[in-house]
Amino acid sequence: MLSRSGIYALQAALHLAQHAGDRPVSAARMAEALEVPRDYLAKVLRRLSKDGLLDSTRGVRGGYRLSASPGELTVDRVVRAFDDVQTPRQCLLGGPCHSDRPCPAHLRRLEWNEARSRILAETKLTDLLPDGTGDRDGVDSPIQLSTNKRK
Amino acid sequence: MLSRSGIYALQAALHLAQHAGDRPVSAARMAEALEVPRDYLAKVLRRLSKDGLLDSTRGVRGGYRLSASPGELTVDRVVRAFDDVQTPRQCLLGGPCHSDRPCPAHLRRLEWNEARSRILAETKLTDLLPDGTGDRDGVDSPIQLSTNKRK
DNA sequence: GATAAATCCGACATACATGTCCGATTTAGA
DNA sequence: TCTAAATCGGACATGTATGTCGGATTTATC
Repeated sequence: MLSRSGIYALQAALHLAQHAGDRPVSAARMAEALEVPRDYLAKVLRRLSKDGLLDSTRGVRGGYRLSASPGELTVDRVVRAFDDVQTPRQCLLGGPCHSDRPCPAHLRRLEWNEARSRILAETKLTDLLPDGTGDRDGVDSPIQLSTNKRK
Repeated sequence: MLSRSGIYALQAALHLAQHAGDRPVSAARMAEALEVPRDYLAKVLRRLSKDGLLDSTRGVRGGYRLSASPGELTVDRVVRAFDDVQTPRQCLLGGPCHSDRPCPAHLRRLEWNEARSRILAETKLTDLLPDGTGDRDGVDSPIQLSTNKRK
């Protein structure tokens, strides 16, 4: 599962992907569009910026941009600052099984963990954009994503 | 992922499976064997008991027993009091997608969620027991599971 | 009947994720 | 040069999972 921060990060990244050509998008505008808590999103964006996923511009008309094109960015890359994406070397039982002699729980856990890791690593942002909103300008049809209530 | 409580529940259930014929096992003994926090494990066991997974006996020589045979119990059944096992109708983005017109994120999320649900639902306790410790008496070789440090 | 072993129950403590707030700094534009 | 829009950073509040503690109750055994 993704943490809430991870989901915000992904939503923000997708939003920015849809405004790739435009001027930077501010945290306030993005929070408005995504209907998520403004100050918390701002914090998430700062972290994504530090992590190198976003480029930030300060001052008037500032905001955030993706540091790479949506086609180059995977979900895993977007959420990694918040959600550990590495396949943990743990079995269902919580202990670190030795991979040389894995217990049955270990194998089963891996099976589902692989599925998760693979999906996060292989899915690109462009795969999650509706229609052809990938890179064009002026496209302003935000995806209907979340149900977080407005405060 | 399983919560810590879910992992404790699973470890406890497996421990009880290995002592199915014996007299009930107390929370204190189990915590000792599993090397997990005693009072917290006690809380988990009470909840499992209320949930119907365990039968409890109060008083001297009391403790807990599995309410069914290990072969009849699935991981999903064991942890369901703590970890929601139902496939959430949510996509990667956090919102409840309508299943009649799922977004791409929805489909990918389901893919990995299915893997998780299927494994939890299909894996029986007996599948996780080492060797033939399933139901026999006097077998006292607890599996080496966890790394929680002793307090 | 007294004692000790055990479940039961709730109150409290701690850790971490989430969310809010405010002040400092940067910067475009009037 | 002033103002407003914006990032930045830290302090604080809240909620939930985890962990700890103390007492009440049940019950086998002496």
